[in-house]
Amino acid sequence: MNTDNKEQNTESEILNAAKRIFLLKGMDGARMQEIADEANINKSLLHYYYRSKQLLFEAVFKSAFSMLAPQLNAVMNDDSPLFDKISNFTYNYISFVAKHPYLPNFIIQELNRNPEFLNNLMNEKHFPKIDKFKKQLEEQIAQGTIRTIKAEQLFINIMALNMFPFLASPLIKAFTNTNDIEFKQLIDARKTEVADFIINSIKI
Amino acid sequence: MNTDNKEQNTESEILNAAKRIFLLKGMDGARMQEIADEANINKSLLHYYYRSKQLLFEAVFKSAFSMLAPQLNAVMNDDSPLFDKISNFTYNYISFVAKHPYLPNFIIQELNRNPEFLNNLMNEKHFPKIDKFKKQLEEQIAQGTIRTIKAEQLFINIMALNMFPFLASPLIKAFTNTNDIEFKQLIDARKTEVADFIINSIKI
DNA sequence: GTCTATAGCCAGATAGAC
DNA sequence: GTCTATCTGGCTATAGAC
Repeated sequence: MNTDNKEQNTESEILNAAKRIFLLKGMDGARMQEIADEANINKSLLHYYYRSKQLLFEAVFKSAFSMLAPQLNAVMNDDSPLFDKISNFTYNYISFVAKHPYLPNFIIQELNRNPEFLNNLMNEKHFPKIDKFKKQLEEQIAQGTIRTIKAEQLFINIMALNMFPFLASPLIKAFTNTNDIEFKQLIDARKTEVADFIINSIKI
Repeated sequence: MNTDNKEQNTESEILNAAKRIFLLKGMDGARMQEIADEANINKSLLHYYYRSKQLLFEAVFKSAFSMLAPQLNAVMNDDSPLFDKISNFTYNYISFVAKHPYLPNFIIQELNRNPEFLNNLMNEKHFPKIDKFKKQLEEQIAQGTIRTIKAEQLFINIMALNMFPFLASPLIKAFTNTNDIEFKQLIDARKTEVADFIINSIKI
């Protein structure tokens, strides 16, 4: 139906526009007028579809988080060998985030202001949990194929090495004295180098 | 003089209060009234001393950055052997940030919204530059004491492993299923483990 | 469903008394 | 230097016509 399509179009137009603005400026920095302009519609339509700025923001946050969570879940829960897992995750994650550079920063920023957001999400099925990864790691340590390291620490290190460059890009560019193109090349090289760095560190 | 002391007291009271609020809520989220309350003074005094919210914020940012920069400068510019440098930096940095947990996130967040802030700071003498670190690293690689790695990548890795846990603590706590006390213990262990992780990876 | 107009509030900034 | 009172603009949200 025409009406149904129009509804869906406008509603998802709004969500997409809101994503672009909220990811760029955050909850506090974003303006409803800006989102309306971005979606080429009237400001009052935002309230018609989403009632309030807060609810629109929550829809955006949930959508953004559901893009990121499966990526992280890949480290935790799949059955490939440890080193393959690290290599694949690194390659896939950096490729993914290079296309959505504001995503990790947005998630982390808004979680710092509002950690309770996680309460709703933690019970969902795609929410990453460390147990399986921990078991796999402990088995390999027992077999003597890798050094002793706590699963939590290794997981933090994997996340850190992959996510940090996107969080701190202005700082990194300034300190390493690289322009946008050189920085992009650094990131690109990390698709394989990060995994090498990690594996070198834990293999015996 | 009495008057001078009072001036200095009020002015630095304001700056300290502003730091606490801005670090917690960021430029967009902070309210001048909140800062005035935090400093136990009247709102109009903020304008008397700092003219505008923007100028007060810039004073806070500059002060915060000047606390962090010397820490990072330690990796880049001093004369100790590479492995010592990495160990010392890791220990010192994590100890330092554990006392100022909002500092790195504040800097990174506001730089993402406003990368031009770095333009003013880059010419100051304490601003970290990579050249010396790069030279040291290349010498060691030529001598065959460490693996081949670009200085930029190693520097990013050192920053990432040290800073990330403070940036993403809500996410890490949720994924690794740790409470505040357990998380503090993880961080504490990293004062030495992070350096081991890095050195293991690059030593031959 | 979509628009215009406006209510109502809150924040940053200033005027002016003391 | 410090206060109270107030201006002014901008923002979220709603009322109501079409």
